[in-house]
Amino acid sequence: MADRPYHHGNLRAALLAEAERTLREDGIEQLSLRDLARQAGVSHAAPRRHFADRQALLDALAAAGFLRLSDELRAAIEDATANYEAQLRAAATAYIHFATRDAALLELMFAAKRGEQSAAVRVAFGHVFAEVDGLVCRGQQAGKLRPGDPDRLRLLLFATMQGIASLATSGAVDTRQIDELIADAVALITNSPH
Amino acid sequence: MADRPYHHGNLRAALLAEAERTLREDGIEQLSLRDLARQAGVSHAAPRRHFADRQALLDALAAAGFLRLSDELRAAIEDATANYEAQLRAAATAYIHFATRDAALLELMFAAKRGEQSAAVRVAFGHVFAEVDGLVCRGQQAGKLRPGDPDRLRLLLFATMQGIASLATSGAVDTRQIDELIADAVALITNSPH
DNA sequence: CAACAATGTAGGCGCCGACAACAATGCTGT
DNA sequence: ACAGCATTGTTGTCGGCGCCTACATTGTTG
Repeated sequence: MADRPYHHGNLRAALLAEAERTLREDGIEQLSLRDLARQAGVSHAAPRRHFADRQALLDALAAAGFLRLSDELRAAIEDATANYEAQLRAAATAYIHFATRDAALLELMFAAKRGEQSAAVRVAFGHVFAEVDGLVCRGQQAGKLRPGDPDRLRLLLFATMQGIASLATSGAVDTRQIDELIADAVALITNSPH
Repeated sequence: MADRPYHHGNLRAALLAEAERTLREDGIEQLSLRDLARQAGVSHAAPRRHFADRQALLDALAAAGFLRLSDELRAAIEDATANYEAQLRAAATAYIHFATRDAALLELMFAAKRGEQSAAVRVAFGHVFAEVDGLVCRGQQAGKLRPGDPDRLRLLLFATMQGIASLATSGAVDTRQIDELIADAVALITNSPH
């Protein structure tokens, strides 16, 4: 048997990584602190040193998820250089890709944002917010989006992305329809009445 | 002590009603079969005669939720007689109202639709689908919605409503902003000047 | 190097979902 | 009327979980 040292050395990160995998593969209902402890080879109470309770672990997962989502959004936007509409489509595609790959995590992220959110979740969400906000503001400045209150436009864009993600996740639509949906939504938002 | 009869008489309905209340007031994590049994004044194993497992109860809640949602949508559409855009706004408002009042239930409903959905859930969802489908088709026939594949338009409408609901639920926006969002979304979809 | 902080272990409590064995009640055919 | 059966309760049990306390080991710092 592997003669483990008394101290794991990186238990917190190991728990988070394993939790994210379990969340993706088996869903949130299969996620238990005791099981994570077993898989990390520590006792059932060890996780408590790093997460006050189960919700604290979920909050940490949500915060990490928002950070990763903002990274993927930024990368997608930077890679799409053709034109503004392509950027918008790339961002939406990246969002939906995240949502379909980590459906349970996304659900958790928005659940964590509901009420009494931890500071880490709030900060991490701010990064995602900034990406979408920048996208909308650049679109308005370039004249690709209709002018008006950027707050309202940003909310509308956010809602549309989130809605498409929800439909994709619920299995109501297949992959091809998702791409159509994204294209339709982007066309609708950019083709404003002149 | 209340000398209860051996048979409750309407346990299944009582459990569902109490479950819906608990879901609304305390969230899904507080929902336990044993607690429902206690509140109904029966033994901890009695619910098992009506729901094979916890998931079966959740499925039944989801099915009932879809039925109620379709009723509320139909009522809202029927009451809005001014014009088509008013109908659309009324339907969206009814949807968001349902979502904010029963956030946990709506989440549950879409979770239940994910994978291996029970027959009851599928049928109940069909009623909601029919309402939205009728709304879109009538809009196209009246020339209020742009022509094209009604499937795609319906999906777009559904996604937008679901997205707004998600934002409303997550507490990211307040009530006034929600109304603005609905108005913006409806205006965008009907392509009407504002 | 002694005190202390950080991190892990062992055990226990109450709750939960699921299951099995048994009991009371309602229903149906004769 | 009533015997037999299906329905719907009850009690008891099992393993798992989150959370808590007391204790053990290790790293750090004055």
